[in-house]
Amino acid sequence: MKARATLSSSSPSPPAPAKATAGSNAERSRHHNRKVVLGYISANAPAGRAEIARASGLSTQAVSNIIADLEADGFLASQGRRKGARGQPPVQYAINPDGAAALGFELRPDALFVTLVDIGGAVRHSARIPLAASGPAEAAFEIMKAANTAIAQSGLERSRILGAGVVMPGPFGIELDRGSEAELHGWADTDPAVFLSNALEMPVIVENDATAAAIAERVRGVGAGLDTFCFVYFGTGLGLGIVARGQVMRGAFGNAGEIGHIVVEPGGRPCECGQSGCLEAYTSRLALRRMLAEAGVKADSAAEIEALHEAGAPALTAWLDSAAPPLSRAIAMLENLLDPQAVVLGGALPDRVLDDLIARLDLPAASVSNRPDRKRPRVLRGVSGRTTAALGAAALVIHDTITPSLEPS
Amino acid sequence: MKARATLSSSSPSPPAPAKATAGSNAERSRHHNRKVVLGYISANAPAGRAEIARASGLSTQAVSNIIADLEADGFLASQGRRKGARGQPPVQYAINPDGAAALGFELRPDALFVTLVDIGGAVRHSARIPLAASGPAEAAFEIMKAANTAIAQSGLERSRILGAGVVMPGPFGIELDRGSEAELHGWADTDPAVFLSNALEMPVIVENDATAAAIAERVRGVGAGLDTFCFVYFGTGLGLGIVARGQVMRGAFGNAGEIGHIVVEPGGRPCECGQSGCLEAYTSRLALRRMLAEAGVKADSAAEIEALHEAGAPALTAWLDSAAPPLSRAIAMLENLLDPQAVVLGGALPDRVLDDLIARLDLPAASVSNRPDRKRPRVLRGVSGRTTAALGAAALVIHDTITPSLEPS
DNA sequence: AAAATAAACTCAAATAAGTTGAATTAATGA
DNA sequence: TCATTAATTCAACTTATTTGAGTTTATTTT
Repeated sequence: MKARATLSSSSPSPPAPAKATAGSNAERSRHHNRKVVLGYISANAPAGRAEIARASGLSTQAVSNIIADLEADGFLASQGRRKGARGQPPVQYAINPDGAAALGFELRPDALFVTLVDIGGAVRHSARIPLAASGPAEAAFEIMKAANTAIAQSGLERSRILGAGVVMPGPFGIELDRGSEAELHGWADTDPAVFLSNALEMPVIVENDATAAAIAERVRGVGAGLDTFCFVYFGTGLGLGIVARGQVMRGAFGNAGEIGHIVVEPGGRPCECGQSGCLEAYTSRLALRRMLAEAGVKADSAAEIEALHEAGAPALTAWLDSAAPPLSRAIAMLENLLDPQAVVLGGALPDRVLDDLIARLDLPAASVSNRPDRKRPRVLRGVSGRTTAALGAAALVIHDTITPSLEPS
Repeated sequence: MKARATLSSSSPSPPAPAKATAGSNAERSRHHNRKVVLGYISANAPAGRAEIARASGLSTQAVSNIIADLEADGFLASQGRRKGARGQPPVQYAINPDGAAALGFELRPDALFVTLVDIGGAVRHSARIPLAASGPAEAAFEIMKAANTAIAQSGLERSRILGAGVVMPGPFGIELDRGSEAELHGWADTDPAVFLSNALEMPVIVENDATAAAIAERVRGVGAGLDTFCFVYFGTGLGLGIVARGQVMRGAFGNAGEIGHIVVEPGGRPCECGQSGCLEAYTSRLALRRMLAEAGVKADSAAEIEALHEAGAPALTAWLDSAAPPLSRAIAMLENLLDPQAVVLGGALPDRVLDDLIARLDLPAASVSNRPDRKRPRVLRGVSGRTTAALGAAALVIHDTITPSLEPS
């Protein structure tokens, strides 16, 4: 669901143009190699030219040229020479956080979240803007205003903004009528990426919350060292972001990751989607809210939930107990199907509640994921908190400029 | 789990070499572009130079050079000019089936299956060789003998063999002790890809049965037009091959696709793996065999099962009825998680039994996969039959030479 | 029937990257 | 101090694609 909005009007020839994978040439190789170098330094800073050359298979000369380029563009900063070993000490380079940044937006019916994240992964600006209306015109107006504020406050030049990521409620391209209460109205006939790209005059990537959250963790969180992992996102419902070999998995129609409506308890609790025993009916904020309401407790905001947890409220504990087993099954399933390095939990639940939920998980010992050489836990908690989605939106843009695609060409 | 066996002995430097994505240069661009052109023609034959240039973004001149190359190498054959339109009629090209081929092996404890598939997707040779022993030495000997026979019978020159794919029981790198009855002994300390590559003196790819089957369908079956799909493979247990954007998904440790042991019926039938309600306990040949045995029927071979099905044996019908609901849930889950274009069923069950099983599936209407614009059924039956795995092994090699990786570089 | 148009294709020179191999620089260790 | 090791740079080279002009072959229009 990404779009580098360019309004190319290809001739409408009838015999379906049948796109192929793009061919490569010197210029595209250049882009790729710059990403390779940036990505390596991002993951292994500080690093010297020779080291990068060895890791990438490029000649030291090529790396040298690329680094000179990237340094001139402000993406890299020299860190001096590392001494101690034999031979000429390598000049070490690291990402220059002031070199570039990206905007991230989370658009909801009632509010707009804005973030500005630099290529070092640091959050330079973050704000919440209440919205009266969330149609394309109003949203675009607020987004443009928020972008200007964010850029001004960050002290960065506008030319240093790589682009914007936008998270908005999906799924797109298909009507599911799953009683979605968080829908955006007025966007039916608008391609958000193209529309917002024209408004902001910069590249725009539109993505769902769970995937954005996953990338947020990868760029600046527990996912830093992870190449292949899943992010289970507690939003209104439950979402899943899948990253495999550093690439986002979107599925054939951009709707991959609908983990909320997989059946974990056949014949179990009825779900709004018409099925019974959906994971979302047990393990989601909706389910939590329902259980609290049944117990006569009213709590919706994260702060209220955190307070309940602090106080050891029985209704919350009961929810944790009922949410953990279905989630355990779902995670075991993810491990079996996707063989990830880890599964990350995060989103709009307080960290401590998530930690508590993770502690209650019971994952099968006989699993492809229970490797003897594991270094990190099978399940991790995300560290970006409630702004994960907006952060992730920005992170997506950064990820895009830093992460090369799989193979060379 | 693929390995272009090259015995490079990198210096064992302590500070972990930290591999990066490979950089690109002119030569790698060349490889990539040849794959792009081959892949396009393979999917859209016959095609002309200009058409390929438009689809790939390459200049017509570049395409022209590449096609000249590929034709000289024997990979392409001209199909004459297509008339009827305005302008100079384009010279059409198609894959030349005699240009190259790949060997495929399925190694089991008791037998070795061999196939030779050409780049057109046609099976040129196929055989089953009983094995007395399946250790590395014995297997390598039989594989080399079988390779020679296959190549000789195909009438192709040895230089036209691109490589070999090998399917052997996994999972690798981890001991699961799931009561696997189909294990291979003596391979614990051997890297099969390197070992067999040295023996055969050609590149060798080792893969699991389900993934191989998926690629078989993609290269020469119902998966022809599919880029993102899943293959549920009935082997001894139950396997899953995942293809996303034309790339095989192997997971972080090469063990993705363990669909047999996801829990579809919590608290249900006990499984050898220690869990209860695993999909494999219901929907697999093991489960079928068990149900037949309980009914006093003994049938193991595909022919026997087909006969039972033909006769409408109650025990078989009972199995179908018990296998379909768990499988439906599993497929719905795959659809929700991976949003594939289709899910393909295949492997070591007779086609008619698979068709019958598919007919009994009950998939939720409210699904991201139930798109209004669907052209093909959500679930398809594979067409490669019982030799799928060995075919797929060969297909993997062909897929590798024909399918470029995602983005240019 | 001739001219105009359209499209595919080829030729030759230009270009833009990465590669190669020799030379240079700057540290450690004997 | 001198040999060794390793990073880096310089300048010439290589490779594959692009560019732009020109050619071929068909259809459509006049």
